[in-house]
Amino acid sequence: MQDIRTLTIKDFAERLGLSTATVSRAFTQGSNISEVTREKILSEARVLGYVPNQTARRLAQRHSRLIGLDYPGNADVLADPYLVELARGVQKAAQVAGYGLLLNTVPRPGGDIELLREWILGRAVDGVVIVVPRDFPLESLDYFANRDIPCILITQVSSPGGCTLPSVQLDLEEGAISALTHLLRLGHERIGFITSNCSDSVHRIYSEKLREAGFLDTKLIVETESTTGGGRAAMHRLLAAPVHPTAVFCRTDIIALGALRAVREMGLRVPEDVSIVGHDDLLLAELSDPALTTVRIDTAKIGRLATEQLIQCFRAKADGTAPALNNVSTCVGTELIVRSSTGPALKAKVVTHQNRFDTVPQSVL
Amino acid sequence: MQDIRTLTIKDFAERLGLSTATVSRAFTQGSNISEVTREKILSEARVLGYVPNQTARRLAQRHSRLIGLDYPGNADVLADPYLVELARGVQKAAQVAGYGLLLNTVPRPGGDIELLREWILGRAVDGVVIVVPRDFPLESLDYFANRDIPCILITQVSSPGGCTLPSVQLDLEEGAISALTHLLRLGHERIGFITSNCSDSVHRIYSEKLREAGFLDTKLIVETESTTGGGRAAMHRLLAAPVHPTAVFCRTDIIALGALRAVREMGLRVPEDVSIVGHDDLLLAELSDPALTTVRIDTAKIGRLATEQLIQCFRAKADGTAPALNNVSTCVGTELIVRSSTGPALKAKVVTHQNRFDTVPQSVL
DNA sequence: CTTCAAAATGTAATCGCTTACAATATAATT
DNA sequence: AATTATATTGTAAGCGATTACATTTTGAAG
Repeated sequence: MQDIRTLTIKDFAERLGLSTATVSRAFTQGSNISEVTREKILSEARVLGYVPNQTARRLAQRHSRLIGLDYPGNADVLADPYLVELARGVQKAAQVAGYGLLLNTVPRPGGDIELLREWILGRAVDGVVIVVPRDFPLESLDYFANRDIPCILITQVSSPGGCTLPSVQLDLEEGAISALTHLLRLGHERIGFITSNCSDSVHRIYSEKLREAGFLDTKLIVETESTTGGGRAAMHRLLAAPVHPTAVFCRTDIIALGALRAVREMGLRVPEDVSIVGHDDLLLAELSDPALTTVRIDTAKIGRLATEQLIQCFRAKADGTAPALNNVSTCVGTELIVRSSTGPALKAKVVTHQNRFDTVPQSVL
Repeated sequence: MQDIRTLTIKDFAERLGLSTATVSRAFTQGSNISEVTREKILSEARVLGYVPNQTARRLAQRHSRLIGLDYPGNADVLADPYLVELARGVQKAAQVAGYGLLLNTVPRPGGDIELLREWILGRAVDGVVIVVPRDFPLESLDYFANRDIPCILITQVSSPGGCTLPSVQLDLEEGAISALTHLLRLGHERIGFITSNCSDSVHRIYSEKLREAGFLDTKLIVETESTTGGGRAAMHRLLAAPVHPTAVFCRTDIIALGALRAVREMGLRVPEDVSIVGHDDLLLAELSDPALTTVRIDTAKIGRLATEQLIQCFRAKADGTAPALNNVSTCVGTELIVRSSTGPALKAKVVTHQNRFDTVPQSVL
């Protein structure tokens, strides 16, 4: 087969005995063109192998039909299950609306912001979803507010600083509150907390709830990195105490998995001896044994919402409607998923009746 | 802050009292321009906020610096851990070489091939990595051979049909052979096989190896879907037989996890009563308890190799060197990772000595 | 102080498509 | 059949860059 040279609209139009304008119109919805010629052009295009050059279209139409996803400070978006899930939501919403998804490109000498500049000021994409890491200085993004290219941020409610860009915010309170309430209702009094970062709203809720209940004991708080190894070590430390906690709330599922292993290593059972609650509801939470009670973040939904909002913004601009998207923010909450890693507190077991049901192995259900 | 209108190269050049050519040269490596003017232009660009329009550049330079990743038949690339891992490899290699990654865009009425047509013939990307599903008719891709836009396929060695595009092939034999050999050496004779699709090289190896050893028994082969539910049900069926297998090779880690749960439900232990081997080495294989012995596929590497080969192809074309990439294919193998879900066969336990070491809980190591 | 090559800059054509506007064909109306 | 409105097509000017080629500067050599 010969190497087929670029077939341009000019060549193609000539061969059909039509003008480039007519051919162009055949490829765009709702243009003034008779249905019969459109059909003819389209079918002829198939046989001759003509496809309009996307880049030229973008230039002429002044938009790329591309959405960028950027996570400043982390080039390897696809390595983090949370970000992948987010990206998935973005991709889906983008696809539905007819937009492609562009992932981080070349690392720029000027750092992360430089990529955004190139994307936004360079019009490489029609809009950008920016996932803001916990400690990112939001102010540095202000530069991009009110540009032609819309941005939307994904942040945590507790994020410090502020900026005038619209955002989808993740509110971790609800799920954390449910988790603690769940444990307290089960009769737990010594509830540990293994966290991966010093301060966020989950930590705050933990302290508040336990103080309210009168059980707060800072010795039960352990900080570690979010790995199974970290979780395991942290749990061992907790179990080494003379009176160990009967329940532990872990800041991430990964930590929870490590904790679970540590409990087993000490010859104890989950949830009979120690209840464990995770956070994030990764795929592995459901697959672990026992299946993890955990706080679910509907991550894909966040990505979807952000993208939908972004696209709505395009439409508004196309309609000439005022953007009016600044300072707007949507909030997404979390929810507790109860599975088999939590049960009544040890001492409660002897006295309550419900216990008999709560300890039926759930895996059989 | 005012909505900032597009600053084009013309406006920008005018404001500097220079020609557009000079400005353009400042932004491209190795052009004839004095270092002092380049510096001046670049710094002025920063303060005025000028960034060259990417789309226009692409059109003029006749390349997009974008690589596409397509998985015909599956719009939701990011939902499958295997594909994510692949995408990750592609993204990394692309990033190193200065290319961005474009994911599937709008579903086309004409089906999956239509997207490829638009990408390749429409020059939306400089090259495409195509992940070919198991039963995909490779012939349909022949259309894209020898075009201006290079493609590379990621396939399984056993894939049917053929096509003239270069590819990176995944060879599953090695790992499967090691897995079976491992089990046979541990003294297992009744080795089950839970598979998710009727015929591929893993299945073939299983049959061959067991026949060789004289232990082949088709009653020990169960087919199911690749979910934990499927694995669990399949394992229950296997365990229901009068004499159950002492080891089971699962076609995917997900199945293996389900199988593991089923074994526990029957009051048996892994690996003491039943050994389990998975396949794929997903993250959860390492995190499961006991950690899964499994066949590792270095998926990211496959993606990376494919991308590197693709990019090499761009360079060759730029240098005017003949492409000569057709029919070239690289092969990537698999390898067995031994963890704690496999141990000596039950009857062997009583007689061998090594057993004492093999059953030490690995989690303590 | 010329002279000439090399370096730096400018001019203008080009990349492949879209789209406002003009021109023509078709249909509807009287 | 003439007239007008409407649907279709053609013409040509962009879109915002790059780059071959022409021109001017610069600097070294004669």
